Amino acid sequence: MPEGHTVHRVARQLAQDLVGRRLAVSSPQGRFAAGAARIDGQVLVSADAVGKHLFCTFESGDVLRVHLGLYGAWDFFGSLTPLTPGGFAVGSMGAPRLRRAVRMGEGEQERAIGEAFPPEPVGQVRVRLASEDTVADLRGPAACEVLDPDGAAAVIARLGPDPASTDDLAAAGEVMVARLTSRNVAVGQLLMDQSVVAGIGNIYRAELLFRARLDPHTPGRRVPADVARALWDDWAVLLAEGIRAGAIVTREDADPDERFWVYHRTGLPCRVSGTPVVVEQMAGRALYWCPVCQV
DNA sequence: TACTCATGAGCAA
DNA sequence: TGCTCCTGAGTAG
Repeated sequence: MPEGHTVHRVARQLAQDLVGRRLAVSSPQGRFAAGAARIDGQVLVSADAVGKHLFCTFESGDVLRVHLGLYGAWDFFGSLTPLTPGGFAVGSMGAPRLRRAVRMGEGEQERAIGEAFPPEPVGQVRVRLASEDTVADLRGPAACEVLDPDGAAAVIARLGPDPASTDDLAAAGEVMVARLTSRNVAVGQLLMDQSVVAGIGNIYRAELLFRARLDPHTPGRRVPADVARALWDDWAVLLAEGIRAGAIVTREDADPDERFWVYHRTGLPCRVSGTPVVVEQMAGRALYWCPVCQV
């Protein structure tokens, strides 16, 4: 996915360009027609991310919850405010294969795709959020539903802490430390468990474990508390940087082609030890790690 | 045209 | 643990 940083980017883009507006909500694909009708014509009050979940709250109290899953992506059209001042706005956020190569150059505040606005939906658009001058199209989500406030709160209650959606970073970190160090499950699995810590996906998992030089198979219970705390601190740093940059960055100043320590580097020499990076299946997902550095 | 793959996660067995 | 769902791009044939 669309790991946590992507969802926070989406929330910020929506907050800047659609919150406070009365929106036309539709489902061009048709699969979300009933849900769209429920919130159509309402003012969007807020857009927030918790872990990999996006919550859009409307004036009635109804909450649109979106989870991108593996394939989901948002496309933005129209009047967009660049998320990074002086930078550029990315018109598309989410799964790489669904991401449309639409970028807005510096200083360009207006952009329409093609001649007409609003643009014709492209592909399977589950939901379209539209103001008079901005359109957000959602394609391929794993989840897209309207909840009442209690329903939204219940989803959030099941999630572990997210460093980008907490007021008390230290206290939230202690929650993660307690959950991670109390279980016998491999730390490589625990980092992907959204009830332990929210927002980490397969790339951040591999990179965090390498940066900590930690063997992914170490049971949570055998991870010292200070090591678990360091994982949390590093996650907070990487997530903030990911949100800022709009991409997963775990090696500062590295070439885009060389931006990861171990992710997707099977058989290539570890950047530190030179040992071939290995891949294995852990709980159904590909886990990349260096058997020499991570002990 | 068919098959494979991907930054995810819920569910049954 | 394995199956299923979400979508579309890349590749093999």
